[in-house]
Amino acid sequence: MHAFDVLGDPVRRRLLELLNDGECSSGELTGTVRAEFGISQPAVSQHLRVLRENGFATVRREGTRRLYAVDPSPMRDVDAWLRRFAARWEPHLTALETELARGRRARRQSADGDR
Amino acid sequence: MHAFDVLGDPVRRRLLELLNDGECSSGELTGTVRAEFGISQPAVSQHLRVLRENGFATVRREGTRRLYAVDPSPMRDVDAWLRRFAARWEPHLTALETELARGRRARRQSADGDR
DNA sequence: CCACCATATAAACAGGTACTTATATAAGTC
DNA sequence: GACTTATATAAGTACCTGTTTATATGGTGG
Repeated sequence: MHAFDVLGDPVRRRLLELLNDGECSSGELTGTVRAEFGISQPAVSQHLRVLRENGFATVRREGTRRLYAVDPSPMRDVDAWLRRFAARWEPHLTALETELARGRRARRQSADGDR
Repeated sequence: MHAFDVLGDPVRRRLLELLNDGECSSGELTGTVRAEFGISQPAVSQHLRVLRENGFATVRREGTRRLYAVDPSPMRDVDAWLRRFAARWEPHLTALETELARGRRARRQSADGDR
């Protein structure tokens, strides 16, 4: 399943929004989403599975609860694809900003090299 | 149909990529995509319809051809949603860059006011 | 006007996906 | 260990979406 398909579902988008506020248990997520969309617990659980299996969320057990958290990697990929088009709606960077971005990139690279 | 659903289809993503290089006729798009995905002309035409009807593409007639172009508005919306999560994968802006962005925003606003 | 190109629409069908209800797993409590 | 709570999985079903073939539209040139 492609990242865009994962994001195509409104329930999954909502789950990600909720998780964006911080780690959350399956039960809390289910409660909120059930109220908003009127779907069953298994339905929510299956959406959580989709998020897990496609790398959008990680899960850890804490007692009997399962705590979900956002994993941003697939969204970064989606963002990367979108950026090909970004010039069409964003004003161009000024020369100074471009230079600052270049410098930051360079610093990041040398930090990587130090590892 | 939600913008993310529109972007969920690989043929439509490819069409947008092609259109991102500039205005293009239905026939040219169909030729390329047919070769890459092995689908029929009507299939491509229906994808173009989806792009049209959801505001991702505009079309104008030129003789017997129809020339398509990207309309970035829905992708801007998608980008806006994604940005809620961007802090998770992007390094923070430096203070100077933040200030530059603020200033640019302010200039844009006053330019809007001048219209 | 007719034939021809480029493109769009119609109708039918196949597969996938998102539900439902029912049930399983697994951790805490008595 | 039995009972409860939290969560996941299974099986079945309905709908939606993307395809195909066939056909319509509409502009161009003889």
